[in-house]
Amino acid sequence: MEMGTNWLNDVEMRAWRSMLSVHSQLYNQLDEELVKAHGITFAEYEVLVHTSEGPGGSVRMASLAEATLISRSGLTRRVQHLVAVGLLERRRCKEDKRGTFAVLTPLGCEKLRAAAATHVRGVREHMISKLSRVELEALADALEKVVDHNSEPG
Amino acid sequence: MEMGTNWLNDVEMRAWRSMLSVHSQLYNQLDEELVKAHGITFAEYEVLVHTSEGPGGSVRMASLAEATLISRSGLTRRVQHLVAVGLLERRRCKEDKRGTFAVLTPLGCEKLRAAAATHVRGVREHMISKLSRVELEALADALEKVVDHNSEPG
DNA sequence: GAAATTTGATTGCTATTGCAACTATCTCAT
DNA sequence: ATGAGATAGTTGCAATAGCAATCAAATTTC
Repeated sequence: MEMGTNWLNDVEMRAWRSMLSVHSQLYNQLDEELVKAHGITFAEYEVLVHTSEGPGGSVRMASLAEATLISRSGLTRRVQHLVAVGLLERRRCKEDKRGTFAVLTPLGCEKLRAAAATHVRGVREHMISKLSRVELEALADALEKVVDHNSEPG
Repeated sequence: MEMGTNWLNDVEMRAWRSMLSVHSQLYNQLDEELVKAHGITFAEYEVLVHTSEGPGGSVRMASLAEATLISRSGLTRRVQHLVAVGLLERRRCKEDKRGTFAVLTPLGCEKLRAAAATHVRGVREHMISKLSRVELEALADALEKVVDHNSEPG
């Protein structure tokens, strides 16, 4: 259908639409692989990863929400579930009694270790391996530039 | 926390994580702009776009689901909503009586035209404008390569 | 050409998400 | 100190998503 609209040009369109496609493909694929192999979703895996990156395998909820790119309420419930299945613990913060830490349990640590192998293999297989070193660096640089610009205030 | 795990190396990590970040940032930003300016979500906008690209502004449901990267059941309900607000119509397919077309209404056409301006401006502002011509082409090429590899059967 | 299989699409159900509202605690200006 | 406002986190609620089951129509098989 002809719209006479101000569409994106070819390069712009290819960049934007392929971003949506890559994200969708990889997210679904990696999620499926994790669920099949380890019984956790990609979303849950992300929580474990970012928790493990904090000191002592613990992170404040707000920080974790930001790292995992979801809302605070969404994170509350994801953590609730991970606590229920024994992969995380919650710990009150002593310096700020409003605060809560998510803490990796030994079981969570085990699970993360195992899942990371699957995840890393998936990322390499479905994305990294399709690109040359140069292409990968160009991709990382371009994407990071966009992230940085949009992260700054204003 | 030290995990001794087979993590991604620096470039791999930067490429992969920044992809997640860019997608999240842009999706949320563009969605918010469309909702504010035109009262439709980005997901709904995508349906209108891909519908308009079919002959006579009409597309079969299955094809539309694939283009908009969601499940068929998800699409059924999105289209239901867009029909309810008058932006789409449903039309039975005569050659295959199982089939259904989503068809853009005149109102939907208007809405798309208006929303496209907002959307295109957003994509340019939040992504395209942060990159040089060369960077943008490298980004598009790399992402498309990944998409193509993962789209092929096998 | 009837039966079996496949395909197109929708529906029931459940899970996940975010927004807005809420509680609790902290900070700061006066 | 105290009261106003900011911040951390959780909860109610409604919207949206996908899977599995279902129904209808087309296609294949024998």
